[in-house]
Amino acid sequence: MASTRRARSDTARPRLPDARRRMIEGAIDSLRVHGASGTSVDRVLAATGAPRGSVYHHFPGGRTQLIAAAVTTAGAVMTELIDTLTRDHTPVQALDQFAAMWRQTLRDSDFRSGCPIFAVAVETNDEAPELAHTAAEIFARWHHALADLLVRHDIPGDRAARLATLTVAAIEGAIALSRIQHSTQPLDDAVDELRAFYTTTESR
Amino acid sequence: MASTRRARSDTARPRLPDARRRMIEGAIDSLRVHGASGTSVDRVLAATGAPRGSVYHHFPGGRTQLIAAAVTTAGAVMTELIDTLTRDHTPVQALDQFAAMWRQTLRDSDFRSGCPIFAVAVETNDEAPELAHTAAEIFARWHHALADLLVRHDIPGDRAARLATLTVAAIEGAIALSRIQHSTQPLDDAVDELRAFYTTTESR
DNA sequence: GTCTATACGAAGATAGAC
DNA sequence: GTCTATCTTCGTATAGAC
Repeated sequence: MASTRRARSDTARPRLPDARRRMIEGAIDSLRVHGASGTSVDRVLAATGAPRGSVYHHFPGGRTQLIAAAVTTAGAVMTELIDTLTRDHTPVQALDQFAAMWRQTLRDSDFRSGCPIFAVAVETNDEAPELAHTAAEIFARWHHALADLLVRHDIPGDRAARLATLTVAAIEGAIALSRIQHSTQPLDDAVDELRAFYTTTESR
Repeated sequence: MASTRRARSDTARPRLPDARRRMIEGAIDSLRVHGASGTSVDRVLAATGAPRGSVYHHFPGGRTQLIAAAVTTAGAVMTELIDTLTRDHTPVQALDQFAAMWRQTLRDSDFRSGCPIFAVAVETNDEAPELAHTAAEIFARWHHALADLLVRHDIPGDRAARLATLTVAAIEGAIALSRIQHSTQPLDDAVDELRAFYTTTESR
């Protein structure tokens, strides 16, 4: 497991700095499973097989910078997905597809993996306050995309904002509940109720 | 702040083993702020002023046992509160009072403290799987108390169960969002929407 | 049973060989 | 620019003095 055979092409691959990318991926995985405090560079190293010094070559800021890069990268991926879902679907469709993706992630990881962004949101990190800031921006972006979609489907702006907050909070919370129960039931139930909210179109 | 004056009575207080209690309190605080992985015995020691060896005297299982005790204790306190709220109030009243308590906790801690039980729910801990189990039981208890209350207020059983899940998930999620935003707004908004759900009595 | 000193290991970071 | 060896710090745990 330590030495992944490298299928090099005959044209002497330039050996892209995908080492950096792999370390970020490893860090994201670790964030999902073990949280921010639980993400050590040792763990990332063990998962990626990268040598010790590489971290500080690619991330002069060390562990903190690696985690920051992981959060930013994971956030960008997630944001793109959410932008796509909220652009091309109805609120209910977007909700269902997002939930389906999470069910998949939970099951594929045997309920070990959660949301890497949320992982930093539940820990106060005095040494790296910028992490919380980055996470906050990502959640704000999600919230905005969702609230926008709801408004486009005739839900009044103020209620759309609250409903978007409820949705993000509920999904993140339900993912955590699903993890400790080793079942997608909490996520399923939470989403079922949210769907009912969405279809109750009347504002109050 | 370090040395709390001890008002000893003239009869030479037996120096109750509240050292244990204080260490548990310190561990709970640390769980709230820094999460499970971020809770080291060093941190608890620094916060409580207790000497190093005391931990292993009161908790032979070391760090893991200390954290387990913290989760159990915090869970018992929370469970009692929730039992009280769900026994003597309507669903909306219980929701509002619970939210009010959390607003207080968030503000009092300058948005640093979250839920100590939830903190272990968002981290997969391979070394101490029993922690997740304990947390799961506590959440199950909360869920049950809330679902029960909803049923007593004429919400059909299956929907009550789903709504209870949504509520727990949303509140926990909203607490985390409030923390990184340094504002109770996410909690306020999520609870406002939940309240609307609660008052929409018609089942579907 | 309360506390200090310390052994042992894990983790973050750096120097420098290749 | 890739990797190894090593320094330092921090954290867990224990021994044993008081």
